[in-house]
Order: sequence, then structure tokens, then C-alpha cells
Amino acid sequence: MTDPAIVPLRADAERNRQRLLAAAKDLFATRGLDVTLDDIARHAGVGTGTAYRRFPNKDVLIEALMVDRINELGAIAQECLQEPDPWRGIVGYFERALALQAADRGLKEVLFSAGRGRERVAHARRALAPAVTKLVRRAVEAGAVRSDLSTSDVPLINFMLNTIVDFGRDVEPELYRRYLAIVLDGLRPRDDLAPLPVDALGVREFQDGMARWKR
Amino acid sequence: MTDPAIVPLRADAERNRQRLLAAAKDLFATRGLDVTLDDIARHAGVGTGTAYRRFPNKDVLIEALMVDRINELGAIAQECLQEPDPWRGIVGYFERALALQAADRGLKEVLFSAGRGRERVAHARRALAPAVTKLVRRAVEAGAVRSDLSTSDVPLINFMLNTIVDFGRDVEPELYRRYLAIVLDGLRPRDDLAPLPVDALGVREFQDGMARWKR
DNA sequence: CACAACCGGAGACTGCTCCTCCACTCTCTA
DNA sequence: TAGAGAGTGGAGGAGCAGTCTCCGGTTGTG
Repeated sequence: MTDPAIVPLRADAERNRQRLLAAAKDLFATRGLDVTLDDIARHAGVGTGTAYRRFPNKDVLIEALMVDRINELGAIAQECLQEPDPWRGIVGYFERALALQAADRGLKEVLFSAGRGRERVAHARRALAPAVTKLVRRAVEAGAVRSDLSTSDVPLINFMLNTIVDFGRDVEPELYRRYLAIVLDGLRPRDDLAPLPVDALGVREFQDGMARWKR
Repeated sequence: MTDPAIVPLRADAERNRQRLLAAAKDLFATRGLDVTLDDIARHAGVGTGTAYRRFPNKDVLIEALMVDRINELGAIAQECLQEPDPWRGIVGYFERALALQAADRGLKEVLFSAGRGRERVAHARRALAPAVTKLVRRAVEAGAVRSDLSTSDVPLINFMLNTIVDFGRDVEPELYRRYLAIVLDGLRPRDDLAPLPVDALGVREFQDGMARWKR
């Protein structure tokens, strides 16, 4: 679509563009997606005018940076599918995905935000689903997890553990691993297990929830 | 402190005060604590001036209404201590506490917000701790829950399940019960249980986390 | 009935983010 | 190496949302 070779940027312009991207990456990771373009400009040592000229609005910047990060998650899911033990596959996915989100506040926000014009983000997010579905299905079939575990449980568990990630960020960054362990123990099969009291969300309902979900 | 009998309000003033309280209770529950005093006034069918005359700022209103609700939680914890089975005590506490929070958005927000001048709220919250501690301790001692469960786990688990409460509110209000069940299964003792990888937060760390925690 | 208490709500004020504008600077090319 | 024009920076305007005040008019009460 946007051919980068249409009109090559002048050297100083290109340098500033890189600085802006680096600053944005940094600020998104440490302070989340609601930093200001003005903030990013300042952090990049560049005027706000320059920032707005290069990136018409923040969403463009978010897409440019965050699609890659979401794809990293996809890669992790794929790798976890290679793991022969289905249980370790699930565990590995949660551990690595959460570690990524713990290190990047923006990633977490972009994963769980209603689109509003973030097409490519939404697309990347959807691309994540098949691998996660497989991860869950093979674990259920192998009897490695409780039989009523469903695909949509994975993002929701991820979501709720993010709360702890945020809470612990400045106190005990590893805290989320404690609660992940508890949840994982709750996912393992066991003989005296009562069936879950409420059905998992279906794909449609889940998307509906995502859409209505705000901040 | 504020003796309500110093100068009794005129009848119309008292009536408006009640209307404002009712409107605030309603809006806090359905839309959360960040509704405007102007919103509340409109919803009460009263001018904004009247609202500000009666309640100098929103925090006063929040305290007036929310301290009671937090005390309800305390009462729940007490009742659950009466329950002879320690496991059912824990389960009952989570179920009832979460049901309360699911029905009142404001309650959840006030439970997990840094004080900023909400002394009485903070006080009521602290008053909750002893009962919860007992609930946990007797369950651990009875072997009804995993032995490494700690007091501070209860509010944090509550906190993370609130995420699901919010997510599900407009899609499937009972959804949180599914994840509560998973977590509870993760709390039960079992022979092949690895110890939790990270220590629970101590009282001091927990309070530290609460204080740093923003929005 | 008199008058203090009370009312309503327009709008002043504050604090924020987004974004534009334009006098000046720098790069690139001929 | 000089001139055209791309690029710069940051003050400041527009817009918005929440908080709170002020005061002409109304109402309850002794």
C-alpha cells in the first residue's frame, strides 16, 4: 500500500522518524498506550510538529509498532505447539505470553482494547486464535487439562492475570507467576472435579465482549 | 464529628439530599465512581448548585455511601466464619463478595483504589482484614486449602476476578463464576502440588502495592 | 406575611490533549 | 557551493470535560 520508495525521506527526516519510533516503543512499553504524541516527541528530542508530520495520529504509530509484538505472541503459540507434551505447551504459552506482556504495558493494552480504527491490530489478534485453539484442543484430547476447558478461556485467563501483572509491576514484578500457578493448578484434570458452573464464551460472544469492552 | 442535629435542614433541602443520595447510589452502582456530581444532580432531578451545596465534593458522597457497602463485605466474612466447614467458608466468601461487586461497580472501584482522601473508606477496608485472615488461617490449618495460601491472596484473587466481572457484565453476567471455579480448584490441596513459585505479598508490600496502584 | 434558607443552572475556571502554523534551518542536487 | 524547497520546532489555538460559583428567583417556616 504505502510504498516506502515513493519519495525517499531526507536523511534528517528519516533519522527523526527512527527516533520517534524508538521513543514510542519505549514509552508504550513503560507507560502504556495513552501517552501523548507530544510526550513521544519530547522523549525523542523532536518537536511536536515533526511528530505529527511523520505520524498523522497515534494509532498509526501503535499499529506500526504493535502488530509485530502481537505476531511475536503468535510465534510463541506456534513454538508451544511444537512442544510434545500438551500440558507443557499450555503452561509454556501462558508463561511466555505473560512475560511479554509484563515487559510491555502497551502490548497488554492493545491485546485487550476495542479496535477503534486499529484494523491491522485486530487482524493480527485474530490470527492468534487458530494456534491457541489447537493448543487447547490437543491438551483436552490428551487429558492434560480439565475436559471443560475452552478456547476462549485462554485470553480471558490471560486478561485476568494481567491485573496482577499491573498490580505487581512496582512491588514484585514476578507476582503474577504466583497466580498463574494457582490458575494452572485449577486447569489440571482431577477425579473429584465438579463441572464448571457457567459455559465458556463462544467465539461470537467473546468478540461481542471485546467490542463492548472499554478501557 | 458532623452532628446531624446542629441545624436541621429545611424539609425541601432534606428531601433533595435524599434524592441525591439515592441517585448517587444508583449511578455509582451502574456506571462506577467516576460519574460527575453534575450527572448525579441531573439524575436526581436537582440543580448542580444544590448538589454542590449539600456535598462539597464527590469524595464525601463516595464515603457516605461506600463505607456501608464495604462493611457489608465485613459482615459476609463474619458469616462465612460461622460456617463450620472451612472450605465452604472460603468458597462462600468469594462467591458472595464477588456477587456484591458484580452488582455494584462502585464497590469494586472503591475496594481497589488508592485512598486520596478517602480515609473512612481505607479504614473500613482495613477492618475487613482480620476476618479474612481468620478465614484463610483456619482453612490452611484444616488442610482444606493448599498450605501455601496466604491472606493477601484473597484480595488479589478477588481483584483479578473483577476483571472478568467487568468483561462479562454486558455479555454474560455470570461469567466470573466460571473463572472463580477454576481458581478455587487451584486452591484445593492435592498430593502432587508443586509449591507456588513466588511468595505472597506481605501486609506491608500489599499496602505498598495498593498505594502505588492507579486507575 | 416577612425573610432567611434554599433552589437551579448558566457559565467561569482549570487542566488536559490534539493539532496547526510559520519563521527559521538544513539537506541535496545541479 | 549556492539556492530550492523539504524539514524543523514549539508556542499557542481549538476543543472538550469536569469542577465549582454566583445570583436572580422561589419556597418553607415562625
